[in-house]
Amino acid sequence: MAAQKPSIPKGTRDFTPQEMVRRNYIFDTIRAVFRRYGYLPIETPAMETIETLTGKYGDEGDQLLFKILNSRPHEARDENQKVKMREAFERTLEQNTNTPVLTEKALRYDLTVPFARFVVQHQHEITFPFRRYQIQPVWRADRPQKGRYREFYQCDADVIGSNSLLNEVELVQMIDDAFTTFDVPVTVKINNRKILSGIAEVIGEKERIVTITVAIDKLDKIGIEGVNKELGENGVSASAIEKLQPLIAFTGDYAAKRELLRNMLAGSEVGQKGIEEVDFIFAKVAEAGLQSATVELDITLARGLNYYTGAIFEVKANVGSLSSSICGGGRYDDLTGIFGLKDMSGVGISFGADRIYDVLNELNRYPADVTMSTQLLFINFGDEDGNEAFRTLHKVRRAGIAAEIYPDAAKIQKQFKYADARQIPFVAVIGESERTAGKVMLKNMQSGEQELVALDELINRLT
RNA sequence: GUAGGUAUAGCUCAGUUGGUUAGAGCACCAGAUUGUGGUUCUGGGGGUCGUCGGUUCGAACCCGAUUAUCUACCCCA
Repeated sequence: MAAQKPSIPKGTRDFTPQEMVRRNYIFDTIRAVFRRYGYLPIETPAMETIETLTGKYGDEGDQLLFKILNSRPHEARDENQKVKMREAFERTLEQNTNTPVLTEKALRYDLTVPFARFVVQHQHEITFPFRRYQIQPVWRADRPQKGRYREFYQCDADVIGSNSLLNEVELVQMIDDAFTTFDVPVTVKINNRKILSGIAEVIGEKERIVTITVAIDKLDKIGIEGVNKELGENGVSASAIEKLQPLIAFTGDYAAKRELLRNMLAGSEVGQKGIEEVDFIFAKVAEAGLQSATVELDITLARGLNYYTGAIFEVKANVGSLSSSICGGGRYDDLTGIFGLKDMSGVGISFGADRIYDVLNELNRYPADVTMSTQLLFINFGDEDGNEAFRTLHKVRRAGIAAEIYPDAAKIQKQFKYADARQIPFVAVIGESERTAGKVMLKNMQSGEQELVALDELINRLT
């Protein structure tokens, strides 16, 4: 029988040690930022009950849920149950339905909805306003392509139970902190759902807000003509499209854009509110100053419209070939309402660790010490020399130096080759002469120099 | 769901209008070098050319189907 060809599911990846140290650097950096801003860690299960997840991400999102088949279906004792399962299975083959008889769990699609569930379930243990961060994988049955995976990590920070726009300001600062550390210049695009509502209102197409925002969101890709065409095809009136033109065609700085909106949205209360909110965020961000990120008011930004009610954020790298967003977020006025806890406003952002990893890899922008692991390798000659090396290794580790011994008394070339391949910067040789002298031959692998030193001296040099 | 591209050694890829025994680089193993790695030299192991079928005297190459994978659209981190 031929050996089974090993493989992993579509859209998933293995990570080698070399990749993991880089990924950990990304997670550590983001986690440090979260902690610095007072966010607290939580974790939730990889799977949620299917009711928790369905209907939260729109029809599109429901399609992308990885559903988990109920365990041990063949063990259903009840004949009735088996009949139901068979029927449910037939129905599932015909159309995409959620059938608890077959599946009552699904893998989490994002971290926000599980967080909302968490807040409601633990509301009596939580001190509000609650700032939580969460760094865990999520799963989507999407078609994989560049920057898009079926299993990927999100790094979320959300504040719940506070309406203050200071939270939004801080989120922008956190984005700036993280990407400044990564040395990746980014643009933070900011919009506000209330502005979008105001626009829909003043052009007389209040009900078609989703159509309108989805269309103008594509402005970059399909141009003004394309946007107008799509609007018309979706039933937006010619006069409404006409009124929209100055906005779509607009070019200019923040002040000019703001003035245009102010005039245009004069008749819309919600629109004015949106402008005020954006003004506040821009003013505060400018006042504190950003290190490397640039912020931009982008009224074509409309992602996650299904649930965002206030600010909308999206972050793109200004360098590299990845055009999709590497971080996004916004405010939801009623994050937990669906689980029965009313009037809890939340705002948060999500760093796409895997896309940040792709960007950093392309730019090869990692600090030199990120890849450092073992500092010192002991050559193993076996017998009494090997024992002495092992004893010395123990002392070196106690001194806080990451060290290891080649476990087998293999040929010396092989052991040195190993040190080289592992990029271990120092090698210690203890043979008979060193052992009787009570010293260690310490070799610097980069310079090739070696020197007979006492243990104290060795520890001194490596710390 | 729609549209393209690709599939040859562990990895990255060559492979002429279809022609005899399918190649390179890297990686791996051994030796030159029995207490010294990176460079060099020599030798070695590895492939039903994704799978199935068709055309042909003859297919890695042409045709069809199928599977996998990548890219773009939709949507999204």
